[in-house]
Amino acid sequence: MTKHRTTLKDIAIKLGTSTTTVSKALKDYPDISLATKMAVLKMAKKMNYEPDMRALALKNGKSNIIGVIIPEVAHHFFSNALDGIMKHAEKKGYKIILTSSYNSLKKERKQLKFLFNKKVDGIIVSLANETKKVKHFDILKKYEIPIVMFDKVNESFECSKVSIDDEKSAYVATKFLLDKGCKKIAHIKGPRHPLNSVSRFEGYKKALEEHNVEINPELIKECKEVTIEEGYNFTRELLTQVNKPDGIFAVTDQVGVGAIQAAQSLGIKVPEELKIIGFSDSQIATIIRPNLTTIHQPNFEIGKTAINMLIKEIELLEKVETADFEYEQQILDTYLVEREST
Amino acid sequence: MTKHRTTLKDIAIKLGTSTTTVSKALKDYPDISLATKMAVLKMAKKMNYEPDMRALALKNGKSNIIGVIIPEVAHHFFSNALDGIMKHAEKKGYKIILTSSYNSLKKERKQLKFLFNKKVDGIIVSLANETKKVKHFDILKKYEIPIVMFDKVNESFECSKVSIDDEKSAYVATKFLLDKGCKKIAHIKGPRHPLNSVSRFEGYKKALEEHNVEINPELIKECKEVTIEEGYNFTRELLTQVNKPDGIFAVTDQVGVGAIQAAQSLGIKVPEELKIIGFSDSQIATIIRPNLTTIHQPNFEIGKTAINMLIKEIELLEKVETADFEYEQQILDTYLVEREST
DNA sequence: CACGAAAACGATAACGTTATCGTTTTCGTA
DNA sequence: TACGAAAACGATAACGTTATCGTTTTCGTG
Repeated sequence: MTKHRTTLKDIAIKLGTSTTTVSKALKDYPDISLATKMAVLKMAKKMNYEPDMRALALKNGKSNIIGVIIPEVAHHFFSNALDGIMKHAEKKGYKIILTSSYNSLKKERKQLKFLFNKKVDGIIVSLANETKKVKHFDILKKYEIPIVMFDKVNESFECSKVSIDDEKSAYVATKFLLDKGCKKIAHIKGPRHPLNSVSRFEGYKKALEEHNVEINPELIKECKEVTIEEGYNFTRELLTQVNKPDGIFAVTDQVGVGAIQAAQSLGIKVPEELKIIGFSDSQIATIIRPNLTTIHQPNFEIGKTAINMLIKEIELLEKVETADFEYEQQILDTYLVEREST
Repeated sequence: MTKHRTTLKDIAIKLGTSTTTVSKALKDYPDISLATKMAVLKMAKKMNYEPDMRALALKNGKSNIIGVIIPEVAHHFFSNALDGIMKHAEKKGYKIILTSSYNSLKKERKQLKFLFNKKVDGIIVSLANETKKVKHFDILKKYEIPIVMFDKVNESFECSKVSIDDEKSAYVATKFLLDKGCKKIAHIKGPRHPLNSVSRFEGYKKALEEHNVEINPELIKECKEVTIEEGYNFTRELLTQVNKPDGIFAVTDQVGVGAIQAAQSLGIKVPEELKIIGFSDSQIATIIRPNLTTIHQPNFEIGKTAINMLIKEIELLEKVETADFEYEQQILDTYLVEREST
């Protein structure tokens, strides 16, 4: 049994007054005499009074807590986005209940339900890779709970969203290799879900088409886990087949690093014989030799933007009667960082 | 205004019964007839009833929420430890309110107070680098709120703790360099706080003393931020002075990677002319060439152990009257991973 | 001194839930 | 048919807080 914590009632009893008076005194209501106000304040301090936020949440219908669902915690992108979310939530007086879907749809549903029951003020989510249909989010609409999706978003669900333009960024990356003179550009793509890797694939194809380069299925590999190891293995496959690529666009830096290592293992020179470009601009891109050229993605900013949009929506909803809210869709800029691998 | 969510009362009114009956029916109490039980269940489903956890928390005095305070979110070690915390909290039905001290004592105090007011069931904390005195944690003892410290712990505060043996690990690392034949081993250490870097420094000194190697202040550098850049700069300093080291024990892998890059920039061969060992075994250690030998630290396990200890304490406290609790102090094992840099 | 306004304070209800105990209903048995 | 036990249900209070409104006290003014 945890020890009893001072309540308004305790103070009231000690002072021979009522809880109402104590509450008012602490909240600086005008109808409390200076004398009692002082007495209450003094006693509250003496007894270490701290308001019980559970009771407040129940009474006010607001908890100042935001639920977050991300696919993975120990992941470069998400921990940076989370950093952005937290720093800016903090600034506006909100806290975070962090949950993870571990990329499972079932878990995502469970976490969502929990956050709903917990009556958080709003929810930020980046969808699990498994998630295709999002009707489990409909309940949020029904009860007008603000939600913002970031990075792994769903196209059809109506809510505010923050992401980057994967297709355009991939287009830029591929075009960059073309401009550098690559003729046979391979793409090591991500799985068919989430949308991001599909969009990157689209960008890749678009760039090739625009330059009248035929898309060769032999030069396209599809990862399951998007790891260094997969990047390594697929690149070795690519480099040992008859139709060798002279450029590789990797769906992530992890895969890109694997690609560089594979090339090196076969004695193929990067960038002379093979140019490689990654995606994300994570720390490993700057550590591998040759350094990996990549697309810089504003991780922290994505989180920051998401939380700011959410809080804006929450606080608007508090004022307005019926929510006739215009959903925002922000696409943050990426840019190419040229390094040694190209 | 968010829309009204179904409560027990709503169901009761619809069914022409009382909230008590509805509550009992949902909780499978024995004194409810099958007929009403079915009716209630059906109506609850139809009306999408979900229990309000705020009310439950207030009533039961338990929220099933655990507060976490870490110095940084976007950090390899902490995001992995957090992963361990979350996965195992999940298993036992707890959720996490995540806060960050951003390594500031003031923020740490603020977060602690918030979590206290929020009446979380327990707290897991890794101290801010700034934190020396920990009397702000006394309030937790006073109200018997379980707390577990991990990684950056305080020696004198009485509570359960999880960490590694920094001194011993550093000793192993240094001894390894000695055994490899290094005569002049430099140490690029961390700041005087937290304790960890001090302990690593102690281990370094102990190993040297045991091998009758004099400790040379010229070979000791102190980081402020513990970054690749600092590692790089200090190593260049070390390698351009008259008394050059033939081995470097870096306080972290970041610093170790910087050291390797610095050696390469000066044309000094690693490991032939200079052996380098890091600490933590983060991903970058496997990407830098030559790969960085390092001390493996069980990040995920540390988080897992901390949460398990905390939950154990929480649930013990629920049963027992007075808490006569024996604090646990777990020291998790590290091991040396030999790679190319030595 | 009495009246009334202003100041100070408190009882109540409500947020949603459930434990406790009391009340009503049902039904088997004498 | 009546008694009483068992089954079924409900009123109340409580967790801690505060908005609302009602009550008491104070005090100035005529």
